[in-house]
Amino acid sequence: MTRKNKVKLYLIQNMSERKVSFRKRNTGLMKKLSKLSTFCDVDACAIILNPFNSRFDVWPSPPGVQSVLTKFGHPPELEQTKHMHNLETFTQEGIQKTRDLDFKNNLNLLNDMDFVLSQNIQQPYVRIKALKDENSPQDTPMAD
Amino acid sequence: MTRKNKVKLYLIQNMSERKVSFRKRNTGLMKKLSKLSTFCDVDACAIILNPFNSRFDVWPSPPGVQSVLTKFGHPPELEQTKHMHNLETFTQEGIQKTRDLDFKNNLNLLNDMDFVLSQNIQQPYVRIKALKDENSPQDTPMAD
DNA sequence: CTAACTATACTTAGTTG
DNA sequence: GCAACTAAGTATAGTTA
Repeated sequence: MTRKNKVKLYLIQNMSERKVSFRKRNTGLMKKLSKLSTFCDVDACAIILNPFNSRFDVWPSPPGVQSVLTKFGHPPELEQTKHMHNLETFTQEGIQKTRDLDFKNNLNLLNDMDFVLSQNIQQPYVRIKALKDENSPQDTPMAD
Repeated sequence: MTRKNKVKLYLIQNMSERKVSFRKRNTGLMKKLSKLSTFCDVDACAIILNPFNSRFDVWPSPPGVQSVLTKFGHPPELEQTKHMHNLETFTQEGIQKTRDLDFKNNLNLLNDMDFVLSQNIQQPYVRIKALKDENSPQDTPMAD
């Protein structure tokens, strides 16, 4: 029982296993972040794109992420730059991996958003809008 | 030798100890992210504000962070809200449950904020060096 | 599929140089 | 102060229900 040998540092081939592993590791990561933050008084955030449901898992919370990102970006009293790409551009260029298909479908729901495709564009003005925090939704099943 | 009892979930009072703990935990966190990413093909990023040198430690790299942030989304043209919410306000036990907001929610939650990500932010990033492998090179073990 | 379990691998607090 | 060490504590692969 339990693990037989060290796991090699490769992508877990089996999808179901990978999914389970993701859930466990993702949870573990959040805990680690939590502790780091508490023990050492650290401001931090993490954004994880769940490949199984194409959603973002964030730590500590959306407003918390936003707070760190603000500090990270040190921004803008700057003029808004308009070299944002539109959705179509994004969805076309953004396809790199199979799972992006799901992601793209999600994006398609968001009609009035602009995105910058960072992979191809080094010009990185990124703007983020924020909203009020609600009570966080309960964990949703990761199932596809 | 070694630890006497469980560490309480509090801020480490002693500054030197805290610093050491930060270094260790920060390193550990980066490794966890790395593994999560590799094992499960996950797109992710983390931004850690090092309280001891006021720099940002990022994973996987500044462009990598930028890439994820871009996907994370940012509705254009909104004024930045000057006062972000205090991290502590949101950092409670509900943290874990904050995960799994859907993409749309994430975008909406980021409605008030602007930030700029530019290349000159890249200087203060600390690269976490890979840890030594004690096993055979073929294995690329970094096992878990 | 999810949850619980548990042996093992990994992480890290405390120690030492 | 940092790096190496080591055992206590934690995370998780594989198993079971």
